[in-house]
Amino acid sequence: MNEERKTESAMFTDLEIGAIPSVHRKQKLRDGEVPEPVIKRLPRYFRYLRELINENDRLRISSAELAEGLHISPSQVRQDLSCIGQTGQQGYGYGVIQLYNKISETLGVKQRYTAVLVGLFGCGRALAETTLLEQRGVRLKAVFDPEAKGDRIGQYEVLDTASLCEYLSAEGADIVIFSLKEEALKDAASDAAGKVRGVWNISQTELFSDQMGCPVRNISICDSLMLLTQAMGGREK
Amino acid sequence: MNEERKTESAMFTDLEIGAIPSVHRKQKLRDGEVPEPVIKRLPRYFRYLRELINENDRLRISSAELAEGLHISPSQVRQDLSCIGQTGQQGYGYGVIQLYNKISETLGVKQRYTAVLVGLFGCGRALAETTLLEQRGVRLKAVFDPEAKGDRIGQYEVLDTASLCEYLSAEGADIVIFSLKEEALKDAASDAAGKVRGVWNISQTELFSDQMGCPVRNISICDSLMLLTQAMGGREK
DNA sequence: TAGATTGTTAATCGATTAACAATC
DNA sequence: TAGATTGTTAATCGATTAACAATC
Repeated sequence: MNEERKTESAMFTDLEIGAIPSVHRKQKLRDGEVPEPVIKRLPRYFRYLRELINENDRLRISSAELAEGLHISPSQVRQDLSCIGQTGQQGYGYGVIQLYNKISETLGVKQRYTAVLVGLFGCGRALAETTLLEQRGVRLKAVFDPEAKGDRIGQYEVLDTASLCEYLSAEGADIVIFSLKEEALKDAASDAAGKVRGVWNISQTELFSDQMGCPVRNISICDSLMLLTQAMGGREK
Repeated sequence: MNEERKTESAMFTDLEIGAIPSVHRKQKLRDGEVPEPVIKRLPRYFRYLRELINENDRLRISSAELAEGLHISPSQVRQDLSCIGQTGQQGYGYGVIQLYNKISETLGVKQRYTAVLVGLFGCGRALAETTLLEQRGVRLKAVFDPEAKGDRIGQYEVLDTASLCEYLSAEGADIVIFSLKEEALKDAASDAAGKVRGVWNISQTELFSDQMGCPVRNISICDSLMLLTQAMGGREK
């Protein structure tokens, strides 16, 4: 147990002598990188603060209060915020607006992106019919679906998925959003690979960034439902 | 602010000599309990195996192969499966069907539940219009919305959210699903508290089980989109 | 049998918490 | 000033990985 865990600043000249021991060992965090568990909590902070701003006009908030709202510990709040470079003020807390801005910026919410939606399956249609995407800075340019070709959804005429590849080459988009059935996903994914900067996949089959050549996030909302029924745990009542 | 927030079960056996050092320290796992990180991976195994079954008629699968499909390590696969009590066979692997069944059972997917949907906001409407819920064993009994009262959605006539409390008292349901705007959520949540066995909340504001008196799972699909834009990280292109 | 692959223990790593000095 | 609350270090805890004996 000879603890060699260098602190960030310890030396970022570290020439990484003793090679990577295994493919499965997670890459050590580079300097300034924020650990995944922290990142994953940021949207919760974001939503909590946004509400706070909408409802009150609170100027400041303490780690204890944030912690209570998010059901995590005050220590964790302070660690998280210090990770993303936010500083509070002793004896005072954090400035609400300032914190909200910092988190928004870290999440890339302040920027604007263009996207195409591929597939109306499950929650896909909701993305074309509501303003959910707009609210997050994402502007939908086109909608594709293998079965609804030619239909009209809101302001969009649904295009044939077969033309996705050509469309992306010609028009481009920052993000491709997939909401397809399993059978259709694989082909569409390879059509989009290398042509976008990010993939958001709300289909039930996962994609990976090695396959797409860019960051990928999968979300399957039914997973959450299964976790609920798991927690409800069979018997009782 | 003297933090007295005892966890629900905080003492029903508290023989545990050296008492709980802090409210924030996680409860030690009881025997046979499956750690949260393992549980959270189960839906991914579930979906992967389901596909495997639909596409091929593979009889067996090794931890190495599962690991490759899920982008995790073979060790982790073996640990996970051993956690939920699944056993493979040395030199052979795991029986695909048997494993699928075990995971389905652990997740409570084999059981049937009744539910009411409260709110058509965001993806809520999709839950009433598609078979997503049916596919997970959840039968929708009624739909409520504060704004669409009286409308017809699929087979449902939309009821007034104001009648939710009464409905649940009279008719009951295993699960309440919330997809409401922030302003409407708090009231509806307190109307449902104590009247259901589980809460699935796809609204953007979180609920907690101490508040609802039963297991709660929150999911906000836009969180996933924010994690994508975070990973896309600003510049480039 | 020989080869494959699990199950499980121990080692490692990383995340969370506690604690307290710093300081607003 | 006195009180509040952060920032940060060290301790603790838990999750992941490596490794290998067991065994099909």
